[in-house]
Amino acid sequence: MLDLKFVQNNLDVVRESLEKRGSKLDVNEFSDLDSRRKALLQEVESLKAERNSTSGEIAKIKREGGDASGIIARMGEVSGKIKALDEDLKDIETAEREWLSSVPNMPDESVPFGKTEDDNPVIRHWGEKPEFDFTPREHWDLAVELGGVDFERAAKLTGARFVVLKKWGARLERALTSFMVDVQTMDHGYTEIIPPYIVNRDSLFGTGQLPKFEEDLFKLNNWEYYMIPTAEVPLTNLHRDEVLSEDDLSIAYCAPTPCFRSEAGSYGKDTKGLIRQHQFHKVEMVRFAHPDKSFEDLEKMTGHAEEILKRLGLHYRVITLCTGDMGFGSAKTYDIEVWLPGQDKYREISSCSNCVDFQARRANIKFQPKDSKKKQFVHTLNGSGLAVGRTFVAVVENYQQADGSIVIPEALRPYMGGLEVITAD
RNA sequence: GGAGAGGUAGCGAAGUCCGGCCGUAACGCGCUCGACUCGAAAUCGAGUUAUGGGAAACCAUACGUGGGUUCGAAUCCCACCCUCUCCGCCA
Repeated sequence: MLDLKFVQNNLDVVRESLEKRGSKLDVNEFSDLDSRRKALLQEVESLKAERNSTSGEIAKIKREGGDASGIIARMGEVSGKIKALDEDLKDIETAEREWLSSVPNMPDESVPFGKTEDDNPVIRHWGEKPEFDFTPREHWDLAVELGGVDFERAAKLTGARFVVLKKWGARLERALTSFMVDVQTMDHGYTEIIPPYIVNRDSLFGTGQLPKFEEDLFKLNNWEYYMIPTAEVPLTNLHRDEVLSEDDLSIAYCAPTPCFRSEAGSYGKDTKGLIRQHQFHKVEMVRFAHPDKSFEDLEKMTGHAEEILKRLGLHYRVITLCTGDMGFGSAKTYDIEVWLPGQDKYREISSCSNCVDFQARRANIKFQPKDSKKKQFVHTLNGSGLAVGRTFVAVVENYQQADGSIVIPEALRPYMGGLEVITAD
């Protein structure tokens, strides 16, 4: 959420930022609401001031045994007015809050302007595309043939966009998860967390999934609870309504969790394979940073995600999302895209964002600066480190051999019980 | 699921039965500043919620959340949420 006062005082800046993002929201709608709110507020507050002082007088008269019925009757009218005005005010405030909470974050100045994903500039590469003396196959062929992945039975158990992993496939998923968590916690200083996989509405509001993106979520029947679409939600909300100490910043958490997404609106996309599933595993990183350090932290965190790919020897590139392609709460986002030879494409495997104070304001996460009395909002960051299912795909497609086997990257072998090659047996 | 207790500032806690200078919220702890001291401890003094409106004086709001009763609600009524204790059930 943007700061109310900032919006009031910088309507043009907000208008421009919305245009850059390609949003259709109208700032005039907000400024009209806000001036009506202020007028009403002043009226109702002065009536309340009158009521407060008069009820003191009534108490005094009654204590002295006098007759207050005249004043009481008059105050009855005042109270009626207050009630009516309060209701009007509440309606306006609700409308205003709805408007504000549906406004996306403002892109940082360093974010390139653009309309779609085609406008995202590539800022760096690592490694090279592997060369094959045969035509590399897609993972949904190869992994199924090797018996590690079973889409058909998953469809029986649940439906489309689910998968059963078995044998080496189950082990590889678990190995990747452990490897990622170990690197992030032991080498990069993240604190390991296992959060709830089901959260309430307040949490989803705090990170920005609600109220706008409800249709992307799985909701529990008869409960106001939702399956998490990403561990960003529970991790960021760990400190909701808290005041952190300045010395503790940056706080860095890392959690391996399943993620659940309805994928509404992506019906035709990636229907085959592991790329787009309703349930997938992800190792998520979340940081709570000092406002002066958050962009530094973003670079660091992106590096932490890249490190996983480097150690696995997977070629990737990093892009900056342009203004039109950024997520709702982000001020700046880097996507890491891994090379998938079977599909002959780069695919997103991590997304690292600095949300600055946008989520902190929604979730009320502050810190107490040492040199001032005034509490300030922290900056929150989140990034995948990495999406496990897509890393699975990358390993399978990049390390495939002409004979249909898959060589396990060295960094992963300790997690695979020393196994070096996955074969059909 | 059953029974009971509770939710008030950074923390603890009084106030709730019996509605009215009790929310800049008693009292205690913590924290900040000052005095004393070579320095510290101890002691003494002062200060210490947030948000909103207003140029300012000042005003309004908030006692878990949401309703209701009343001229007036921390206090009375209703619903819900959360925490703790005991019992039951369960991986």
